[in-house]
Amino acid sequence: MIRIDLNAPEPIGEQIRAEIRDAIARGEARPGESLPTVRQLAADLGINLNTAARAYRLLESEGLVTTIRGRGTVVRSARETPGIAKRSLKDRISRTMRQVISDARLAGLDRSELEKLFAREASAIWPEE
Amino acid sequence: MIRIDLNAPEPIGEQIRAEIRDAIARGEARPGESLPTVRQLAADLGINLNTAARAYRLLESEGLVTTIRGRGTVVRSARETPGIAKRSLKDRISRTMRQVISDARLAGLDRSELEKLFAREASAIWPEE
DNA sequence: CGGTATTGTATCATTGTATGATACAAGACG
DNA sequence: CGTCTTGTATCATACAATGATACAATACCG
Repeated sequence: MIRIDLNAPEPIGEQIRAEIRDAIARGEARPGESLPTVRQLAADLGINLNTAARAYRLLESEGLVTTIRGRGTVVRSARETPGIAKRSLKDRISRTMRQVISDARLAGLDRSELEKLFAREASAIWPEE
Repeated sequence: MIRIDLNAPEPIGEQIRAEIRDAIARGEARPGESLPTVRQLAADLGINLNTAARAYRLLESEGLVTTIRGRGTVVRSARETPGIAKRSLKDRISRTMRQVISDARLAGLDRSELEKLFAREASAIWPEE
């Protein structure tokens, strides 16, 4: 379910966290569903079990999953996830969005190409609309 | 012209690179224009001159600026910048865009809010359209 | 219950990256 | 030339990410 790139500059722990966040946002990992055990995930990806465990702990600190020793890690329901300070988050998202757009422009994409790309990815997250 | 956050988790060298990339993409830093010297920039930001120099070297390796010892660092014209492998770049942009959108969804933004945000930032990059 | 397997956790060592301090080299300019 | 300005190279240090190993809590089955 999760794929990472051991050679990417981003730390693999962060990659795992981002992948699972994404899966939850898309509804691919639904509330109540169990994630792989830290050993299972580590074996799948060929990494150390601690790295998997740390990624799960990050997600737990975000309120996205619940971890209990002996049982495993489970996706929390959206209702349970506490509201986060929306203001600063929106700023952060704006900044990242601006960087992506700058990158795209410098890479030679034109505006309509990027708009298509955005629409495609947005529809994957909000399929109902 | 450039502002960074010394406490942010992103390395300050990367922040500088991203800020200047962004400024170039927006046309705020125009071809032929000189960037601050490494010592000037380092003093402005309160960092080591090597960190500024490394950021400039990254930008040079991307083809965005030209650096000559004794003269300084200058923004290259768009024509001069060599074409980069578009395929993998587009993939990378897609991935980042997907992550931003997932983040936004989890932060509680709805689709129309995000679309407005995207349109605003895109217009800052392509003001003519 | 009691034992064992399964699951996450804590601790320590190792490696790589980012940053900084300092000395050097190349071009500009009088 | 001399010297000032500019970027570069080298080395040291701090920190973050990853991994190896041992530990602790829970589940499960007899």
